[in-house]
Amino acid sequence: MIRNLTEQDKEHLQEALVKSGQKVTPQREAVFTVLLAERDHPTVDEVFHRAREVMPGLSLATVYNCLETFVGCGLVRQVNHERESTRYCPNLAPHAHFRDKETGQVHDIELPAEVMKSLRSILPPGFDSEVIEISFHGRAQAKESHSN
Amino acid sequence: MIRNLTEQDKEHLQEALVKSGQKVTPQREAVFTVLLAERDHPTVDEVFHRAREVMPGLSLATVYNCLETFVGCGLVRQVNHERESTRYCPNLAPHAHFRDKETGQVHDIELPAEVMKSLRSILPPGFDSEVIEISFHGRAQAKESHSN
DNA sequence: TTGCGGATTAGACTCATTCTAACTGATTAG
DNA sequence: CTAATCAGTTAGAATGAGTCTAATCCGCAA
Repeated sequence: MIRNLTEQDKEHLQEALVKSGQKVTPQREAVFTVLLAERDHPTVDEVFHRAREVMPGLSLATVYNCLETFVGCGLVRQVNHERESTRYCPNLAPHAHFRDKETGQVHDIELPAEVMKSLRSILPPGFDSEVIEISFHGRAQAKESHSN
Repeated sequence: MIRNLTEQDKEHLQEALVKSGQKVTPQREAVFTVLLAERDHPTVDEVFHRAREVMPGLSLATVYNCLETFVGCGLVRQVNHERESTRYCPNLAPHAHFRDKETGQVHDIELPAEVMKSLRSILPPGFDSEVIEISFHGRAQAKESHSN
């Protein structure tokens, strides 16, 4: 179920951590592995339980710490929807999120550069945005999860 | 500071409430008045304190109730940013939000129909969205609040 | 070996929000 | 009139995601 990190993923993790002056630890590897294994935008709690299967002693606080670290060094993105628990997403390409009203599932929606551009263009002069978050809320036809 | 509702606003409130089978109460009027008086996207707590100046016995629970009611009948919109307290906004026109990194202030950004359309068009078939939320995060040049 | 510093841990804590149960006050039914 | 009903309000308790704290662990350098 939770396969190990590929060499490539391992390097990716190591590079990002070291670049921001932090260490690769077994806990961080475990959490990162979980994130890549099932790209279903898990909550902290879900990550915690999945990672525990592989590393039983892991604490919740550490999962919070790891995820914060990953966000800090650009390895994953936070996804917030209304006031629900924060979810985490290892997809780094610019994309929007679609939240299914019925199932609560979150899907990534590709965001073409030209749409990004037109969005940026609606900002009045003087407004300088680094982050744009776009989220849709509605119904999605049954669609299998694309765990790539 | 907090002036009374205009006749027009009063009718607006009454119509929306009655249409969804609910009553106009002094508390609801007070909360609505506060929302219209200063359109700075206040948190529940801010609404609470402002409304207390006018109606000292008002309880926090009621403010939560009123705001929920207003959202339910389309009088106001919730604005969430990351996991911060929910803010409320009486601007009903479709618009995005810009959150100033430094001050925490939230500004409305007009959302042209054509941008809305291009956004809707990026949804793959099978995805049907009712709500689109767009929020920018960055720095804004000094700009006075437009309390209209 | 000792000391240092980052990482991890369990558990206490915070705080926005929700829930609960009692109360109020207007309206309706007898 | 009097009681029953019912939406709305209220204070305070409960919830739960997230944060903080203080102790410990562990790899590395002096």
